[in-house]
Amino acid sequence: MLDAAVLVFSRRGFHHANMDEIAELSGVSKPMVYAYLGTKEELFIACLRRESARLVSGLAAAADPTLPPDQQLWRGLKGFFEFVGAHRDGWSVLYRQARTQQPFSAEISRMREAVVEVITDRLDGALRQEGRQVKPDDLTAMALTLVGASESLADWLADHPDEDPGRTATRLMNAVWLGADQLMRGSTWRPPTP
Amino acid sequence: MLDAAVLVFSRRGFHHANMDEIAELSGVSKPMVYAYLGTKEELFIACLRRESARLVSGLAAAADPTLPPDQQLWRGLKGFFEFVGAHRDGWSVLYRQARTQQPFSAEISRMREAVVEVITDRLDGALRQEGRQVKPDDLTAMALTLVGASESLADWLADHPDEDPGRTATRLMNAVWLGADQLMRGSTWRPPTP
DNA sequence: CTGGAAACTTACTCGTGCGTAACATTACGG
DNA sequence: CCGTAATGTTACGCACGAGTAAGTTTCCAG
Repeated sequence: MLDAAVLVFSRRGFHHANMDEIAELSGVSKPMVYAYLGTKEELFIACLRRESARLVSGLAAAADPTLPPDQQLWRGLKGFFEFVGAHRDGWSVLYRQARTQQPFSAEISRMREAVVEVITDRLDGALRQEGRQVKPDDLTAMALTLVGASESLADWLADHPDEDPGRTATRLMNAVWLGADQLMRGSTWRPPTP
Repeated sequence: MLDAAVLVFSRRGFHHANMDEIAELSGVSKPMVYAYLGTKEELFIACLRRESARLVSGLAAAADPTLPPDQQLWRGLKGFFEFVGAHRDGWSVLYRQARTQQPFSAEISRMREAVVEVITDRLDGALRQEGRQVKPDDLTAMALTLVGASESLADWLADHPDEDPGRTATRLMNAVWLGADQLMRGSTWRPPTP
């Protein structure tokens, strides 16, 4: 039933989705949807929570803070893109819809900020270990760069069923780890062969 | 009048914006808005076109293809963030709203794709000059990384009035040009002193 | 069988807001 | 002055879709 909702929301968007369609696709009638999941907003929030829980748990499992920085980054990216690849509809609902729509932006912002904060912390830790210290805003900007780039490639991945999530992760890893300068000189980052 | 529309759309979002409010803010009555700009959708498209024209012209002026790659990138980013800083409302309308909403996503996608294509071409050119050739998908991924990161930082910039656009551009330049590896080792990219 | 509770559906109400028809006001040429 | 055209405004029609009241079927206890 939530699956039906996610599907419809991702296809139509929150506003253009109507409850009748969700009900029909779930194979029940509208008042049942209201009985079980409540109003349209509550239903959407329910979808949101489920998808974001899936994503966050996937990420948490992937990036072990005891690993070296590049490994953390690699695993985090891989976990993320694998999630998106496996839940394309969920990704759509989570981001494309929710980030803009007024009643939910707060919810989604919180989640995004949590991710940014985790990345910021890891960056900070890695840099301290190198004996360096960076201003908070610089750290935030780096984390936002990473998150934004990931979202952008995630959208692309969601629209290209043939693209392999691991490959997408490698592409991004190349870009953010090595940087354009290194890339132009022919350097390449390769995933570890496990 | 378009200004009023952009303001309302950016504040409320397309769906929550109602024509009465736009009319009131423009200082005319609703039928006048219809007479001059047509339906709500047409009005939104009009806003979209104007904002995107501003942005694209700003970008085109900034990144001269005869410059060396890092200079192109630097100027492009600087131009972009200066645009966002100067037209926060416009940025909101252009991206936060339009990218998701069904009837406009096509329009905005086209524009975004145009930007991605320009970047792809420049990258390709720069790489060829180094005697290297890269698969189209890799080029696209690099361009998408850059665009996604820019959008992410643009959102941040739009929400932080104190942040200087040039500074934001420098932050991103550091991240994408040098890469995390170099950054962790203490390298820094600095803007040219004109 | 039958009473009635649980599970579900049909068919409605009602608010909202886009778009417009009908009415008012100003400008101006004769 | 007065007709009439340009430029507005007020007040409404109407569709759409969220949420619900009233009716219907299913299921089981006695």
